Parts: sequence; structure tokens; C-alpha cells
Amino acid sequence: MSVTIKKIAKDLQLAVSTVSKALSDSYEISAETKRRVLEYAEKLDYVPNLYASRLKQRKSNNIAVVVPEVADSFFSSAINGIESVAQTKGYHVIVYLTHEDLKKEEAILRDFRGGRVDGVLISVSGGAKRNSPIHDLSSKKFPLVFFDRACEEVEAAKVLTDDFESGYKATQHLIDKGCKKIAFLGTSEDLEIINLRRMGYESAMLANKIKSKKKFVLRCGNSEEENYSLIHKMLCRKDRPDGIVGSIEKLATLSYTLCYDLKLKISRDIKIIGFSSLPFASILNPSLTTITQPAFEMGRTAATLLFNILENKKGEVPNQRIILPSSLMERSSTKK
Amino acid sequence: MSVTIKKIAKDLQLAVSTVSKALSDSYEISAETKRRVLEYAEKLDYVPNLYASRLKQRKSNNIAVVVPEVADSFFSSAINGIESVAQTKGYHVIVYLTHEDLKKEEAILRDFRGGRVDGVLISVSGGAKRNSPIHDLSSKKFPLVFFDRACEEVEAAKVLTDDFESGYKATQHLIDKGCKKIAFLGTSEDLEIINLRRMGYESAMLANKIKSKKKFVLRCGNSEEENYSLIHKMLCRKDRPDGIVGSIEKLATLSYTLCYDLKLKISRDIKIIGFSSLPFASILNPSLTTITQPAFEMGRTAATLLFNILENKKGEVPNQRIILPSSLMERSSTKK
DNA sequence: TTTATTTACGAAACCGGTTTCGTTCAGTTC
DNA sequence: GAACTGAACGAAACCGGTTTCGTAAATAAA
Repeated sequence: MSVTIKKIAKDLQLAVSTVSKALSDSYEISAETKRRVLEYAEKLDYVPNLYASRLKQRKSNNIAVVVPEVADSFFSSAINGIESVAQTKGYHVIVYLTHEDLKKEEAILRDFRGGRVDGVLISVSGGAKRNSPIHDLSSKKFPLVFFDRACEEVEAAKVLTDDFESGYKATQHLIDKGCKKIAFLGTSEDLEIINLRRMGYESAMLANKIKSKKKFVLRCGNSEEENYSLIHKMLCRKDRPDGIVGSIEKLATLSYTLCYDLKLKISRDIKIIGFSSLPFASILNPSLTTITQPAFEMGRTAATLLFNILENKKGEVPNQRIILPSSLMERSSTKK
Repeated sequence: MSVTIKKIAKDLQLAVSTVSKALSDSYEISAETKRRVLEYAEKLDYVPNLYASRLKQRKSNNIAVVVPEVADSFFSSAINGIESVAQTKGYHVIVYLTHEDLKKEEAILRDFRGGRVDGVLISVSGGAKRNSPIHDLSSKKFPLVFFDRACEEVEAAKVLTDDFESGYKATQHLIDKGCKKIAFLGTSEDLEIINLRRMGYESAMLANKIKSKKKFVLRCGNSEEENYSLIHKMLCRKDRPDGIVGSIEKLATLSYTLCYDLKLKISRDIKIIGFSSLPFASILNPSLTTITQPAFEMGRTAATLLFNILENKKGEVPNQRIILPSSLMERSSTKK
């Protein structure tokens, strides 16, 4: 069907090996032959079969980015950061979406062992206990870098932010603005970064001698509807919170929607701070105070780390752990 | 290095062909042998080499989604729609980002001919005249479906929205709300859908006997800074517009930022309507009136079309053209 | 009992490249 | 003139599977 090296060889009365070498500009081939081959290949519009060459070379020139979703400003920016590095290295970036589904994540990771990609950058999804696939990859020395959401128990390079501190700062900020009853909206299950943020929250509460109530620490899930009713229930209490720490973007914006629906005036009735890299944060009503992670930078750093591993096979790069700082951007949603 | 079929065959005293068939659950193999092979493969943690099987099968089980960016609610939703279909078909979705760069887009498309993917869903980026790669694919009968942003001159299936009508409706809406001087923010160069939206805009202006001024039809580019100053300049005129049609999401939100910076009160001083699938539209300040495209649905439809082509090789599916309706969601930014 | 059929498996070709290892022949060295 | 060297190319193995085809043994049909 399509043009192969074999056809070129036959038409030009050359051996396939000669053609192959000519195409890869080998020193073994004369300039004249190279010219003939190149010209003819161009004419026939020859495109090498990806799978044939990859099979022999045992290299895919692909790296995978595994994230829960892309409809989140952090992830979409981080992907851009990753791409900016991959580009210079001549690698393709393949984005895989897990939709926060551990089963999907595991299927994807399992698949990687077939050589589909040379390395993986991953921000894990929440969910129950993590099973073998991720451990397999790491134990097989598969080039692997976590960014933002890591698995602590897995040995691999990691690029993180100071989540504990950010949780602390966010909470302290609300306290400084006069909040007494602060809620923490987390995700379900055991995501390391959420736990850290929550611990930061609790630590700040403790430091200010405010007792954190269990009913104000919510474990939200993947379903927007469920989360809506969870938060709804909390906000309808007599002793509803006067401050909210939204540990992920979606939960902060969802809180906005709820306040609208319940006619609560944000900043006066209730103050909200969210973890977010949302470019729209400043044009929300009211503008949202955020803990902003250096998303692009994190992607870039993680990708750089991955390429170090890929290029430095013998070098036994230790599993680095890089922490980048987040910053608190004060806006109207937490105004006194 | 890694476990291959050969090793399994040797250890189990079987032929490679037998093992291969056992693994694919062929009827030629006895239940007993299958059990032995499966068990042993499991034990050794065998993972088939992707490239070997793809090479022989001439099929990748991948489809590509090529989009300008993911930090846009339309694209991220559309991708989810595409994935929802691919999943049921056992295909992988690989997301490619062009960053609105035609060169990149072409490099990606060229690459596809190597068999990396079995089909392509694409929303083209703007830019100068389109060169060969996209035509090559279509002329080679490569399974190809455009969604949202298509190339009219290329023959292929297309899933679009009623852009002309949407442009018209958006403009008419502003006129109904009392706007007299309406600006249209488009992108640079020749994107079909933007042109249609602009024609809809101009047609509505004409129908209402308002003359559209050239200086109010902006051609924005990729650089946020440049766009900022372009719009800035327009909004600083004495006879600045009292209505804005933002033909893509970014331009509508950017207009918000500008109005903030220039202390223009949206809806009173100037009304804004944007093309957007933004879930945050309703919590912006003020909430943004939008033309909302059925993003998820479009992705789903486009993917369904692609799989029809993939599965129906002989059927000579005509290049369908499906138009889905957008809807105008009225919110505060265009209040009288 | 003989022949036809089915079952279960193996040998080998094949996918389309890459790479190793000759081999030929012209030019060089002694 | 014999032995050596290097340039340019070809034959064949190889990557790791899939698939075709052939065949021996077991079973069924005649």
C-alpha cells in the first residue's frame, strides 16, 4: 500500500540496507547515492513506518503526561510547561486523562510497559489504595516523575509545592480577616497533597486556638451534584462557616455558585480562598483570593527532570524532590 | 530484557505461535494450554510489545485529537466528549496541542502518516494559508474529522455549529439591549468560523441599519499583550463602543480585564457577549452572557463519525457535515 | 478397517525498518 | 607484483509479535 524502503530499494536497484543507511545519512553511503535515494523518497512521498523503526530501536520518542483532567487551569498550564521542554528535545507529549478514576489510571500505566512511551510525568488521581501498576513502573526503573500530586510511598522524582505551608497560609489569611468558623473543602480519599493542605489548615487553626470542627472538614468526591449538596448542607446550618478554604479549583468555584444560590454575599457573609491558577480569578464576582501554584514552572521542572533521567541512564540520578513555592494572591473574596 | 513471547514459549516447551494464539484466546488452542500460558504470563508479568503487534497489524488503536490549546473550556469539554466515545471502542485518545501555530500543526499532521494513529479529529489553528499536510491526509483517504474549526476547502467530515447564525444572534441581542456601537473581536488571519461569526455580525448590523465601522472590527492575534493594547486603544477612543462581541472565549474575558482596568462598568457603560462554554461564566463579575456551543456533544459526535469511518471502510461514507445548534445564555453582562 | 474430519500445535513467513558483518574493488604501500 | 587499506554497498539476522499453512494424533463417519 504505502511506500516502503523495499520499494525504493527495488526501483533504485539498491539493497534495503543501503536505502536505510542513505536515509539516515550514514557515512557508509556515497553522496551521490544519498542524493538519489533522498530525491526518490521525496518524490514518492515516503514516510517511514513508525512501528517498524520503534520496534528495532526500542525507543518511542514519546513521553506521557497523565493527569486527572484538563479542564483545570493548573493542569492545562503545567502541560504547556511540559511541552515547552519536550519540544526542544524532539519528543512528543501524549496527554492521558484519568478523570480521577483510579481504574483508568492503572490501565493507562499498565499499558506504558509495552513501550508506548519512554517516560511518564504524572499527577495521580485520588481514590482508594493504590495498586501495583505505579509501583511496578517505579520498581522496574521506568523513568517516572510525579508533579503536584505524588505518591509518597513510591520512589521517584517529584516536583511539588509547599502544600502544608499553603494550607497554613490560606487558613491564617482567613483568620487574619476575622473568620472564626473556617471550613476546609477537601477531596475524597487519600490524596497526599490534600492531606497536607488539610494538615496545614488544622495546624493554623490550632496555632490560633480555634478548634476545627469535623463537620466543617468536607470530603468531596468527583460528582459535582454530590459536592453541591454536601456544601449546600453545610452552608444551610445555623452555625454555618464564615470562611472556606477550597483545596482545589473546582471546589472554590462551586462554593461561589452555592453562595449565589443561597444569597450569601461572599466576603461579607463568608470569605473564600481557593487553590487555583485560574486566569479568571480576578474577574470573578467577587475576585477570588487564591493560593496560586507555579503551574507552568512545575511542568517545566518536571519535564526537565524526566529528560535528565532519560539522557543519564547510567548516572543513577537520585530521586530528587523539588519543592516550588506557591503564592497567596489577595483579592476581594476575603476582604474584611 | 523484558519478558517476551519467546521466553514463555521456551520455558513452557511450546512454539511461539502457540503462545501467541493462547494469549489471544484463539480457538485453535486447548483450554489446558491456554491456562498454562496465561498463568505463566501472569507470573512473569508479561506485557506485549506494542510496536511489534502494531507493526504486523497495521493498526495503532490510537486516535489523535489536534487542538490549539486545552486551556479553553470548549476544547477541554470537547475532548471529554471524544474520550467518552473512544473508551467504548477500546481506543486511546492522544491529545496534540498546536498552540495556534500552523508550523506545529503541520509537523504533527505529517507525523501521522507514519501510522502513529488510525484517525484524526482536528480543530485547526488559525494562521496563513494552509499547506500540504492537511490536504495530503485527506487526499490519501486518511480518516479525518474536523470539529468546530474546519478547513472548508478540504474534503472531510465536519462537525460544526451555526456560526453565522450565532454571530447574528449575538449581535442582535446587543442591539436589542440598546447598543448602537458594537465592536467585533475576531482573531487574526483566516479562520473560517471567525469569518462566519463576523459575517453574522455584519449581517445583523446591516439588517438593523447600523453601519459597522472598520475600526470596531478587530483582528486579534495570539499574544495576550498585543490583544490587550489593541482593545485598550479601541476602548480609550472618545466614540468607544457600547457593545462587544467576543468571538472566542479569551477575547471576552480579556475584555473584562480591560473594562476593570479602565473603570468601565460592564452592562452599564458597555455590554459584552462572548462565545464560550465556560462553566464560570455565571460567576464572573458581572455574569457573562454567552453563545454556548454544545462542546461535549460536538466532541462525541465527531468521534462517532470518525469511528464510523474507521469501521466502515468499504461503505464509502460520504463526507458528512453536521451542524449542531449553539444557544444564547443571557446573563448580566448585557443587561439593559 | 479404512477414510474423512477435527483438534491442537509447530515451523516459518511476515510486518518494515535497523544493524551487523561480509564482500568487492579501487587505490595505496612496500 | 603482492599484501594492505578503506570506501561503498549487499546479504541476512534481528526486533517481537501475528498469521498462514502444514501435520500428527484423535475422533467420527463410512
